[in-house]
Amino acid sequence: MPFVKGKDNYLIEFGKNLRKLREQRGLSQEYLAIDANIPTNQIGRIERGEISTTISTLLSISKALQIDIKELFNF
Amino acid sequence: MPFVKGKDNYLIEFGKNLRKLREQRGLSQEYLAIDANIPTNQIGRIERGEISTTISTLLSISKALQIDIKELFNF
DNA sequence: TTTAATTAACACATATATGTGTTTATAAAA
DNA sequence: TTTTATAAACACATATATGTGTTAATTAAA
Repeated sequence: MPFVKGKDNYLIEFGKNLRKLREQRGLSQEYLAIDANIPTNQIGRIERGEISTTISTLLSISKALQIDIKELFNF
Repeated sequence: MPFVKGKDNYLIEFGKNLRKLREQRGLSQEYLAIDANIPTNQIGRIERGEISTTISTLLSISKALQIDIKELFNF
């Protein structure tokens, strides 16, 4: 089953949740990206549901947000 | 920070947890793989912590195990 | 021990995520 | 309006995950 950009609803919802968590903390994509030590536009791609990111990236983001990685899937 | 095979403790622990969940259900890697519609050796690579798999793969696996994706991070 | 089932460990091509950079769009503030 | 901050939308090279296949090692069963 080929990956079709922008068609995976789960990734869309996941991205919305990440955005919500980030905005709740008043952080810009850039700030979070720096904190998580990943590129800024990577945060955008994830939040828009464009990519299916990896466990390692999720771990970096959750650490920067100071939450358990499970919270990223709590939606 | 480059990915170094077999060095990421989180991935090792994640893999152990997946293996535990799979074995608790009496499923072989092959059976789970077929159910999740992914290659058999992919399950092995994840369980050994060799790769940092993606959200999409995690979702397929959790559906096959009939658990919430959060459970995969419950360790 | 012998067989069967399961898992590990390879190789290799392909798809996708990552990383870096630039440009455009949007929105808020001055 | 003009500036500033933020996010989106590109392009492109590189790294890594995925998918397919084969063979070796391990484990369980007969």
